[in-house]
Amino acid sequence: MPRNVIDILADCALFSEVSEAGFVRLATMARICRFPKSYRIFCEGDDCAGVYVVDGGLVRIFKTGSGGKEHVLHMVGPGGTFAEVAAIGGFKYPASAETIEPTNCVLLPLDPFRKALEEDHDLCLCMMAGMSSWVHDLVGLMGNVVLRDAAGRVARYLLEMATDEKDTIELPALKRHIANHLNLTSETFSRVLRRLIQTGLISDATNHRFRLLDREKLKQIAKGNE
Amino acid sequence: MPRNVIDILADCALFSEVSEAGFVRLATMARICRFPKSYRIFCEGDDCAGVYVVDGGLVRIFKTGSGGKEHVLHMVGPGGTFAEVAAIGGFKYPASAETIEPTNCVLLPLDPFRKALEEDHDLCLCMMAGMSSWVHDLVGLMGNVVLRDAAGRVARYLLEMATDEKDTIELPALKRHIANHLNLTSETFSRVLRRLIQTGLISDATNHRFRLLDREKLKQIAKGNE
DNA sequence: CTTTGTCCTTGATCTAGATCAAGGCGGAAA
DNA sequence: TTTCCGCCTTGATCTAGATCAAGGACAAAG
Repeated sequence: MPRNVIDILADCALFSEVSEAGFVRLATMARICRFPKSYRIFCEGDDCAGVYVVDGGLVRIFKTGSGGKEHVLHMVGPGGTFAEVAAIGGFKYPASAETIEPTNCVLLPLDPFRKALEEDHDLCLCMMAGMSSWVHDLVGLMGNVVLRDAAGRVARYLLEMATDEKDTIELPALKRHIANHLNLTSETFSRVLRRLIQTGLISDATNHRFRLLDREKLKQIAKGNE
Repeated sequence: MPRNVIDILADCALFSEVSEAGFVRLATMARICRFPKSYRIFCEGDDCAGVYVVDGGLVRIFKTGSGGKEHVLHMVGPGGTFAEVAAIGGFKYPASAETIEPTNCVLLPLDPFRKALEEDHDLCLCMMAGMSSWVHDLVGLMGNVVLRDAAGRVARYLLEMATDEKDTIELPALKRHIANHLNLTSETFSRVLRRLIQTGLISDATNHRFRLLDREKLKQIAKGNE
C-alpha cells in the first residue's frame, strides 16, 4: 500500500525539526519511486539525482573495488535517508546503492532541494545535524574495522543493535551483508557467532534473532580482551 | 611569529565563502592557542571545546583502540580545521587530536560558534560543504582500507598526493604515521615503497620526497592489478 | 511428495601482512 | 670528532582471517 508523500516525510527523523513552510516545500518537490528487490538505484560515480527518503524496504550503500569486491557502508531502512551528502556537497556519488528488499522511496530532486537549502535556514540546520551523525557513524565504523579483531567487531555490532531493554535483537539483513559491513566474510561471522553461543554470551533464537545473555562480557570482547 | 587571527581565518578554505559580517563575528570570538610538539589537544570522549583552525604546524586526528593501537583518520595542516563535526553535531569528540609538530591554532569556542551557526545562514552553508567533504574523504578512506591490498593503498595515496603537474610529492609526516593512516605497519609500508622503486614506478629523492615515474602503472596497482 | 535455489554452517588449507628481531642511517648534542 | 637517539629498512617467522570445498536447513515451486 503506497503511502502519502507527506506521511513518509513526516516519519523521517532528519526532517522532524523543519519548519512548517519548509516541510510543505519538501513535500511539493517530492516524487515517489518504487524499486524491486536487488535493484541498483545508482552507481558510484553517477551524477547525484537528489536525496532519497526510505519508506518501506531496505537499501544497502556500498563501495565497489576491483575483482567485484564490495563493502557495505550503511544499510538504510524506513525513515532513513541516503545520498544527502552528495546532494549537499555537489559531487558525484561516492558509493553505490542497491535495494535488498523491494523498496519504496521518496526522491527530493537535486535542484529544488539545493535551492531550498540555500533559502531555508532550518532545513540547513537539520541537514547539518544529519551529516554530522553520518560522520560520527563512519568514524565509528572505521575504528571498528581497523582497531578490533573479528570477535570485537561482532560484539560491538551486537551491543549497538540492542538499544532497548529487551536484550533481544533482530539482524536487519542477511548475515552475509552484515558480515561484509564489518569487513568479515560470512564464514568468519558464522564462526564468531557460534563461539559466542557456545561460551554462553548470546543465545540463538529463530529467524535471525538473538538474545544477549552477558552484556558485560560482550563489552569486554568489544574493547579487546587482550 | 604569531599571526593575526584575521589572517589565519582568511587563509582557511572552509570560511572563504562566509559573508563579511559573519567573518568579523568569527574573528571576534576566536582565541589563539599554541601547542608544543606531541601535545594532546583533546581525547576521544571529551566534551567539545569548539572548532580549531590550524595556522602553522600539523595535527593528527586518530582513534585509539585497546592495547594502545591507534588509527590516524586525518592529518590537518595549515588552513585546515578539525573538531567541526563534534561542534556541529553537539556530541563528544569521536576521536583524539595530537600535534605532530609545534602547532598554532585558532579556537572558535563552542557556544558562540553554535550561536553563530544558528543565526548565520552563509556560515551554515560553508560548514555543510566542509562536512560533506569530510564524509567524502572518510568514505574514500574506508574504501581504500577495506577494498585494496597494501600496494593498492600506497599507490592510491601517492597518486592522491601528487596534485600538481610536477609529479614530485613530499610526504607530509613521518612514514610511520602515513603507514598507520593506510592501516599498514611501517615495515609493510617500507617494503611496498621499495618494491615500487625497484620496479621503476617511483624514484626516491632525499628527505621524504618521491617522484612518480609511471602514473599509469600506479593507477593500475591502485585499481587492483589482477 | 520431490526438486530447486538461496542462505548458512563447518572443516581444511592458504596467505597477506603483522610481529619479532637486528642493524643502518643521519642529525643533534657534547 | 664521537655518542646518542629517533626513524627507517630488512629479514625471518607467525597468525588471523580469507579462501576453497562440502554439505545442511529451509522455503518456494512444481
